[in-house]
Amino acid sequence: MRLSKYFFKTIKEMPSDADLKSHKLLIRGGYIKQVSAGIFSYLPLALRALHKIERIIREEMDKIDGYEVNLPVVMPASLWNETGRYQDVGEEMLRFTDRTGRKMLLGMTHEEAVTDMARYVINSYKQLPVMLYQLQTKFRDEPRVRGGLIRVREFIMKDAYSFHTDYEDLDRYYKRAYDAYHKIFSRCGLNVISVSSDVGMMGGTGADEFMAVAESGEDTLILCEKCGYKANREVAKAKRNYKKEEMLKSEEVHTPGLKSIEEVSKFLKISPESTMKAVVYNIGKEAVMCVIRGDLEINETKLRNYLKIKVLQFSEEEELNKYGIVPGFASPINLKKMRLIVDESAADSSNLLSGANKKDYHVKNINFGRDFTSKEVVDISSVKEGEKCIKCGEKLKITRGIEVGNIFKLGTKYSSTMKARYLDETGKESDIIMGCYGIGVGRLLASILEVSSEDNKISWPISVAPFEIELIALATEKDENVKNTAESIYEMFITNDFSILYDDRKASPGFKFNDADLIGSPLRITIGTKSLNEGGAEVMVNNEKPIIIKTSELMNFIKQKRDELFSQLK
RNA sequence: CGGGGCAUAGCGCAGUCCGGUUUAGCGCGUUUGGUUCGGGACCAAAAGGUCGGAGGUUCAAAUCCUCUUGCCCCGACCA
Repeated sequence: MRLSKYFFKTIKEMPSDADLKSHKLLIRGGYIKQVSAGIFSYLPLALRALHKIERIIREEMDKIDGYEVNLPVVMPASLWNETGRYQDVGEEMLRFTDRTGRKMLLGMTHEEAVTDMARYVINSYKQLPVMLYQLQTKFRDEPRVRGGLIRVREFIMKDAYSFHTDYEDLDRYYKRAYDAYHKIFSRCGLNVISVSSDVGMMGGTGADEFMAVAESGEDTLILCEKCGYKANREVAKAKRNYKKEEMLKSEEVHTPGLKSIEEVSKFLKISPESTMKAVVYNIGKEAVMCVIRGDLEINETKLRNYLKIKVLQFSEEEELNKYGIVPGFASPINLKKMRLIVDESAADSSNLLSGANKKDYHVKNINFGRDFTSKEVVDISSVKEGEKCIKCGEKLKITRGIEVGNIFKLGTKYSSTMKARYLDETGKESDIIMGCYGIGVGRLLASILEVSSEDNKISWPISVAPFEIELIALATEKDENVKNTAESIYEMFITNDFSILYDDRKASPGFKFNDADLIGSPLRITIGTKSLNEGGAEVMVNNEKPIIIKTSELMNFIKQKRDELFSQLK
């Protein structure tokens, strides 16, 4: 491709509404154009990179016996009513009516559609297991888009769904998919770590997320460097030693105006670990009190999952009054008529300081079982930096990550409601067991930049680069020899099936180099009077120090370098 | 949905508080001609705006008032 004819545009200035590195680079390099909040057009440069990623994904999906299909973007509400999700999913699903008044929706995920396809085809155990996948646009009316391609409303996703006769088979296949995922990301030049995750609204029995480690990530990851324990903060656990001692007599203390754990523990000269706090949430019709050791935070994802609800809000003062709770001094002691959930940390520690449920008073030496009790003792705490690994006791590290893929064991959530069944050897009918596997393609593209590019320079992995080679000819107007050499090199690589971009524009060297930095090809060949005088073409591989290669040896050299670059991505 | 910010030429911005010397300006980019040519070159000329939209106040509005739309950031939320 000749750059003089190519459809693209680079921008020198920083785009004002881009914050993340990947967003700035994608705009400045002329990869994407925003059309609306979270909705982008892709220019040729971006589309080439996306196609390369998609190709890698297809190859790996095919290797684990997947069949590519295409499921509709627009679906009737009736299909989603079969699983109840037309009701269950909130406003992130865009709904509308067609001309006949029929309720329709834009697909945000495709369990219903694929299950509908599966039940149409599958009758027998002989047809199982099978996996179907697609690469397709999804729309989610995200309440908050951010970061360019990192969190958008319209996006390309690879989603795959597997179908099995039993859970053992699902587990086996899940492992294959897991390995395939790691393969895909490493072929794309992106280091990911997989972490156990929350199953969320998908339901099911297990889930892993694939995370690109980056400061700009939206998820918090808990890692143990010693034993390899990895989990999303949403599900992570820590090993804790709880204060166990003989129960002491409880006793009220005057704590005027001291509401926070910090203030109270400072005032009474005790550690926050010796206190507990009570938080009241409104969960729709009722309110629940949650009690946790004072130094810990309630993990709202864990709590929501335990309660099997989606929306969790702090109770308003008015509601607290209704239950006789004094804000700032809330306590589970003498709690009436309110559901009480106790975190393990509060249940297993002795002699904690609690609010007295009385203005300006706390109570010392409160003990679970004696002073308050509940049948609901569960883990609803978040892991803090520096806590110990649940498996090996080593100090845990906290880092941020961008979720680029996830895999779920779905079970029969969709097959049972949609009657997707098969007959086994004995003629017995059973629900098909399902798994599902997603990758956000655009987010993957952006994550690669987020992790490995510099502020003014993109360095694509060769597997993803829009063009493997960029050829730059300098000052061609002045030096015929440069022009002729560059032209013949260009032809040579074209005939050898390289993807090469040739900067044949009439522009100054700096201008061309800076554009090349945004186009980000891993192999850069520069031809100029200077390079010719030194014996040939200047070659730069992955921003390393440039070297001069004789024109006659250029093809072999580049071939070898290309192979090396690819082999690094295995 | 809560909090904060922004909207003026293709892009980045100044001007807005305090209405009138502004015929709405600057930088980048674009077009034409010339000179340059190894890290965003230089000179000259030119094109490009109903100041996000609607209504109002006023002799006079980019500037003041009301409403409205879009976008960004933080939080809530997120298969």
